[in-house]
Amino acid sequence: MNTATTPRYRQLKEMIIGRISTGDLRPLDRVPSENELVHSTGVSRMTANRALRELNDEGYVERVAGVGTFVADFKADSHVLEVRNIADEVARRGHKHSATVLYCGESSAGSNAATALQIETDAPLLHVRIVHHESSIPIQLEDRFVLPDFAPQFLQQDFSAITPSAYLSSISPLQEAEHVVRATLPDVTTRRALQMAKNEPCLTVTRRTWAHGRPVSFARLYHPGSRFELSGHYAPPGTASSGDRTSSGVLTNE
Amino acid sequence: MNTATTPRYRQLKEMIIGRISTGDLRPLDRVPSENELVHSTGVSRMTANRALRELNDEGYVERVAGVGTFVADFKADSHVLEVRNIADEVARRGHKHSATVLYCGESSAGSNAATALQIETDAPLLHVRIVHHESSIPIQLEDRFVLPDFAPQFLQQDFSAITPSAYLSSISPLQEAEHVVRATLPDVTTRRALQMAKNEPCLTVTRRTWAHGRPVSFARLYHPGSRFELSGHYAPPGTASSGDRTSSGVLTNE
DNA sequence: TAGTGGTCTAGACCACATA
DNA sequence: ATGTGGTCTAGACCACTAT
Repeated sequence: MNTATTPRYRQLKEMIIGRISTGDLRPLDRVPSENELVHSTGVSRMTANRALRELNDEGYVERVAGVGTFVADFKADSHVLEVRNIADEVARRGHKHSATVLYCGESSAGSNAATALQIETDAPLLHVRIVHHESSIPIQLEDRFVLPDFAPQFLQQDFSAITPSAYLSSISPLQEAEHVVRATLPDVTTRRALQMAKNEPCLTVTRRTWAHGRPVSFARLYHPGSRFELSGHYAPPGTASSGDRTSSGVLTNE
Repeated sequence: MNTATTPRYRQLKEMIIGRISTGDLRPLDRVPSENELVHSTGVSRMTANRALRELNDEGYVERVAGVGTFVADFKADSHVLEVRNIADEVARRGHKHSATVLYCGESSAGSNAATALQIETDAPLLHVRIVHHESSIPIQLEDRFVLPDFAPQFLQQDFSAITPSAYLSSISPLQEAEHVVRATLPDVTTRRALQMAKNEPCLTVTRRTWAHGRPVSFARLYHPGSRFELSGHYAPPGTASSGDRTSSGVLTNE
């Protein structure tokens, strides 16, 4: 009874992912239960169970026995090399995050941004430059470009209260990300913004983020080499050792 | 009929992972089929199927319909932020890898290595220092320590032909890894070994690797900031875009 | 008490590989 | 022809949560 040789549990998964992508189902919304799927689609409960269980394993939904299945909210720390929302990361360490907005306006795409976002050079882009502090110590200069039609309200946000990354996640699920990590020497402007010593290197992360199948944001994140490190931990599922999930974040100190 | 409230499919998975860890099942060896598990353990086929399917999803085994289930060989590019074997990475880019062994002997554990490997300071460790080249250009200085009892034959290897990482993977599955990425200024020795310009920063990766539940190797990998970058790409399962799997590797150039 | 997820069973049909 | 994995069903029992 395959509609198109596509297994039924896959069809169910795609249907639900589709409803999440379009915003029909939003974070924390309730997803149809196994029994509801059984009645509405005619599959057996084991098939509905497999679909929802795999969506859970893949991070799309959260399941709570006795309660129900809900759309996951935090794509945050689940994704690899995905530097967490820096505000959350700082908070997790028990420190206070603050942000200073250096620039917030429109800029025309330079060649790097144009290539990264697959648009023409000189096309208009929303552009912010923000310094993030951890307990008043600068730890990141964020230089971010966003496609205007993806987030028309972007420049109206108060970026001392919500990070650009958090705002972008809130308006649409971000589906894909690409990062490049480099060690560089900062230019004078960057060095001063981060209060770095002369000759101190930067850990630079360049990131592109996709939504609706196209790159929508391009960011350069500069971190003082002496105050910042990126860490990652991998343990195969089922291993019950120290930290048992892949995570990556930002550590300070030293 | 739960032996200990542990679900039966989990017991099956742990049993098979155990046989892989101890070397009873080696890479490319055949794993018991679903029907064999049904007969040998008394579970239903669906339960055996779930155990083997999850082991497949988690990368422990490879399944081929009509043929059988086999222990996976390459933990290589599957693991996140796991910098690939640098020789493979260089080869993948169509370049020639070569390595120069600077040191190969025993050293006593310094405080960093001792802490990382959870042993006493001054305990004996196997120690190598190797410069890796891509088409004769130095791109990595590897400073690696290994527990003697984990790899007694370690120092007898020809590290111009096999990388330490590849050798360690060959003698035991490496189960867990931890990485820290930093931007640093190299000391003079490192700078010269990598033929770096004055004030050129290093992208430094510090890695610990676990096997049999304990850390067995500690490495510092220094890369010239001008010739090296780390990249990562994430796409959720089911997304069919550019590169559809998490991967991370080493890119050179520029 | 009714609904939820978590697990398990004992069958079944299929496409595919090997021999 | 046999064995393999891939999928699916229609039941079942359980622990848990909410009302």
